[in-house]
Amino acid sequence: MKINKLTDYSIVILTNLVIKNENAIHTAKELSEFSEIPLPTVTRILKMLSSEGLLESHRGAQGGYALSKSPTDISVAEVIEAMEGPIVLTECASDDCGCEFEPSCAVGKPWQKINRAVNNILQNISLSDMTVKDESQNLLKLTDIKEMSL
Amino acid sequence: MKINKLTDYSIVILTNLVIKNENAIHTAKELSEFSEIPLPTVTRILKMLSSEGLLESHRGAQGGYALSKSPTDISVAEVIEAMEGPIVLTECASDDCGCEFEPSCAVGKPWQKINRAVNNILQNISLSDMTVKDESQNLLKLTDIKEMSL
DNA sequence: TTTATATAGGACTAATTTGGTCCAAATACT
DNA sequence: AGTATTTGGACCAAATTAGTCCTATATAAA
Repeated sequence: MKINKLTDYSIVILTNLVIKNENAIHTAKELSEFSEIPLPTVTRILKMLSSEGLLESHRGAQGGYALSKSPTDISVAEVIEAMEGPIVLTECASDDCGCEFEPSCAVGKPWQKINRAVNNILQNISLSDMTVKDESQNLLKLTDIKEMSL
Repeated sequence: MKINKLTDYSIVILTNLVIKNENAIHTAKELSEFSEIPLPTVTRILKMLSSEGLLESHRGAQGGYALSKSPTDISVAEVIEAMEGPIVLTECASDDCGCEFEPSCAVGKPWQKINRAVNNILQNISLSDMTVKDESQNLLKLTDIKEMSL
């Protein structure tokens, strides 16, 4: 019930990138120092985010990584999916489970609903939201989740 | 971003127990056969659920396990917590994170909000809800989650 | 009181996932 | 062209998780 450490790191790194300068190109080294996460690990994460299309990479001198779109348009759900695949709490929670027990499975449908609700939450939080340190600001507004019961 | 396999199994086992007879005592062997999960694994899970207070165990002949309370009063969140501890998506998501970077941490507060929202969902689904196979029934009602934005 | 039944607890192994390292390929600047 | 810089991809190590087994303890019935 936890996201991977690498996924956790990836959100910290991206958030720090936004805080520093959301439009600039940043090197792995720079982001490593800013985030206080070991360089090899940062390197690995940036590669994954890049290959998944969340970051644009620029090789060579003066190169580095930049956001591929505005931080307001990148959801936490997208980052998690880039790092570890679809957000499904159980193996059988995807809509096309395909497991041999599916016909007799007692818990399939409810899990699908739970997953949709969790996805809904994570899709409604953007990288920009993650930079907010003020407790009083409500990130999750009721209006954002009114279709959660679907 | 997945629950453990053992946690997944535990919910299947408990749901099957409810379907079969929510008031009766069931042996590990019986639940293993009904759930099609290997006996040693079922045994291990039942021990955990019992030591966490979700099941009452009865030793000896005619013994077995029974729910410690009504399935309408046992939430999926409780089962997950019994199997794998508090539901926090990241290491630093608990209210008393205590990590050395807390003062400068960019993402602490938002994660706390996300966690509360996810907890809210899982606390509002009971074991009884998990037995529902009919897609048309809405498990998550908007009224149940209106305080989710807290 | 003996026997069959069942859980309690712990140790152990195997498998999977996760985390971290290293070297090769590409790019831009001089 | 040469060189410093930076990403790309393959690889290895560590940690976690899953699954099994064995022995001890408790209970009910014969």
